[in-house]
Amino acid sequence: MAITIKDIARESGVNISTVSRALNDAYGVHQETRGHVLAVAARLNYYPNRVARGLKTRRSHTLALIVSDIRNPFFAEVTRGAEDAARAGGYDLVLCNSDLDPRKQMEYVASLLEKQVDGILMNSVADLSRKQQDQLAASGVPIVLLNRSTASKSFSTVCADNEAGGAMAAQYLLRLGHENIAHLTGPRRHGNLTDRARGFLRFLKAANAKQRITVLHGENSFSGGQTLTQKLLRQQPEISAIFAANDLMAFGAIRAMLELGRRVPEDISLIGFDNLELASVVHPPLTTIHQPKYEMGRAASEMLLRLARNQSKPGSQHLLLGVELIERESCRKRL
Amino acid sequence: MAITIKDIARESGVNISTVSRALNDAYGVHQETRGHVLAVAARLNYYPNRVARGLKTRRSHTLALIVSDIRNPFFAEVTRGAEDAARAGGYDLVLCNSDLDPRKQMEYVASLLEKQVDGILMNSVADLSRKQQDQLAASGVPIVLLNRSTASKSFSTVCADNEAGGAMAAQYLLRLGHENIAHLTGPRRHGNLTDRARGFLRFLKAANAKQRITVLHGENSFSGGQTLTQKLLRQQPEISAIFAANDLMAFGAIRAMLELGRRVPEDISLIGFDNLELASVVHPPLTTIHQPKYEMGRAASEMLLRLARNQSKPGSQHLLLGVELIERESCRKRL
DNA sequence: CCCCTTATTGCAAACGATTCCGAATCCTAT
DNA sequence: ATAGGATTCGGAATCGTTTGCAATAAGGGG
Repeated sequence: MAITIKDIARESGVNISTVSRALNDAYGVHQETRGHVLAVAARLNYYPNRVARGLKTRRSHTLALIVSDIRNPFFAEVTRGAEDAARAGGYDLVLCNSDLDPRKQMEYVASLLEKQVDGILMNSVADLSRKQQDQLAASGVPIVLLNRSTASKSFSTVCADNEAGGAMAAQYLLRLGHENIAHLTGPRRHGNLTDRARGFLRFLKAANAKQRITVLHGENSFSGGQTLTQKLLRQQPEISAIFAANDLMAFGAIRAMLELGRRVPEDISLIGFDNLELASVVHPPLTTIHQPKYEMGRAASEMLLRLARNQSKPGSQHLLLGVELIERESCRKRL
Repeated sequence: MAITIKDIARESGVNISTVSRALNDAYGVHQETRGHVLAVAARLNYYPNRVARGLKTRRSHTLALIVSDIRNPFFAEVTRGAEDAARAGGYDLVLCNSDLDPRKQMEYVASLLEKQVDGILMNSVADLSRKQQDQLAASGVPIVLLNRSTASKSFSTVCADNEAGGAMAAQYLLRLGHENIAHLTGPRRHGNLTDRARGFLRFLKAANAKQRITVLHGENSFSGGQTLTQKLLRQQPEISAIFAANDLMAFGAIRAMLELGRRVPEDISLIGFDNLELASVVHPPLTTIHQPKYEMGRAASEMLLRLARNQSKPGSQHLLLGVELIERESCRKRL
């Protein structure tokens, strides 16, 4: 049986309320008795029961993070940032893997609400029905959406500036003199990838040059990048630069080009998006747009903490994080 | 203010104890009143407060997992397995990143104990002093060590059969006719890597062939594998096969050989350990020993759940999971 | 028709903390 | 010395559940 403040009270000859005050060093307890209580607590090897405390104070000091799958290195990075920030604020982080399944996601949320979590971080949420969204908003827990740009009225968000990143990629490729450029991207409904494409194409159009631009949609994965590249090079062997909507697709593109005997960057320049850790170890090291993944997690946690502590004005907040071009060896000046 | 059983009791005209029994469908409540209570609960959109429940029942229904860093894909995989199993058993999983720092680790444990977690999963624990170990064991929470073979009396463990895996690698390389073999491994104190080396060398010795064997110790990382390989090929250019103690080191070895103009597998065969997801996308696809990472996480969670529920006989349990040779394209018969 | 068993319910005490409120004590200024 | 304010402390309620025990109602056998 664990030691409680009642034991400390008995042992040190004061009331439990005094013990509580001493332990929390609240106002209204004499220095001397405080010292005595603390000493007794230490001697008895006391540690507080936070669930009892939570019942009374109505704060569990835990946050939750829902990702689709922690095995995705992108989410792992974000998660680490979120955990670090939560921990620094004295909060625990419970991890949930939703597999993008809306039903699973709502089950998680329900379970988390019962556990009285103080806030929920949701990365790559599955599409929720209007009703589910209202239900979430009505539940009262603060929620921040990660990696969602669509500014919602009821939820706060933190997201990387995908559009600016797309523009950066365009600018870079243009600067290298490329004119026959392809963009490999994912399904049309994918918000972030759409933003990247928009920034990319918009910049190209604004530059008003006479490039030929091809956009291919497919799976946003390694094998998706691989198949799209095969298709692309069959249709347009003369392509000179490729912008892949994320690094995984870029890796698939490298593989496809390797198999087709096209060299990167000698024959074709390639630029990715995300800057996964692998991007620097793959061959050739991949030039890419860096997303501040760790920082996104951290910023989201910090925002959620402020919300949970009622330290920020009510209403939803939105944070857009800058991205950055990482120049490595997969791009080259067009001859 | 959330709905409580008190509200339900008032609304349905029965005592809160009856409500509680109805909700938990415990023995001793009439079908009719149970139905009525449930209906009222549903109408009021009631959900139970698990922290109050936990205070009374002394179970929080949460498990914790301490890893050194979730960004390591190996841990991500294990974590996913652990979370799935915990969730299936009705438990939450709180994630902790210890960075292998013993102090941080103990802080986590202390915090988790205060939160009344029902059990702790520790992956790759930092070395703890005797005193810390005793303290942990004395705390009363069930603990299972992941990826630790050293059978401890006070802690349960689940681990892959590293020694058998090492032997498999040896057998495979021997079968391919290699006689000049190197083993790249990590620091000597690393238990799992040592087990792999032992299995490897023991099998080689037992086969009683006249191979030349070189063992090199270094960092167990990408760059560690890279530097060790450079060193190795400078000293012994005639080497024909390499066993890297893990896939990351193998990736480093590939890079080094690429830079030195040695081809894999034409000039040198290479086999890794772990079977990371990347192993199949790297070039050439890496032959390696598969560790059941997801299953390790799952098995550990399940073991911990049994422990937490007092469903298993007291005392520590130990589980050794089998490994498996995954043949891809980085090894070849010696000419 | 009564007694005994069984099913159903209510009462109240926990679980381990926080916190409001009032009582007791102390200090200081008049 | 005394009033009066500030400190310091104890008492007790409370957070939302679970659960042992007593009470009541119902049913059944003799």
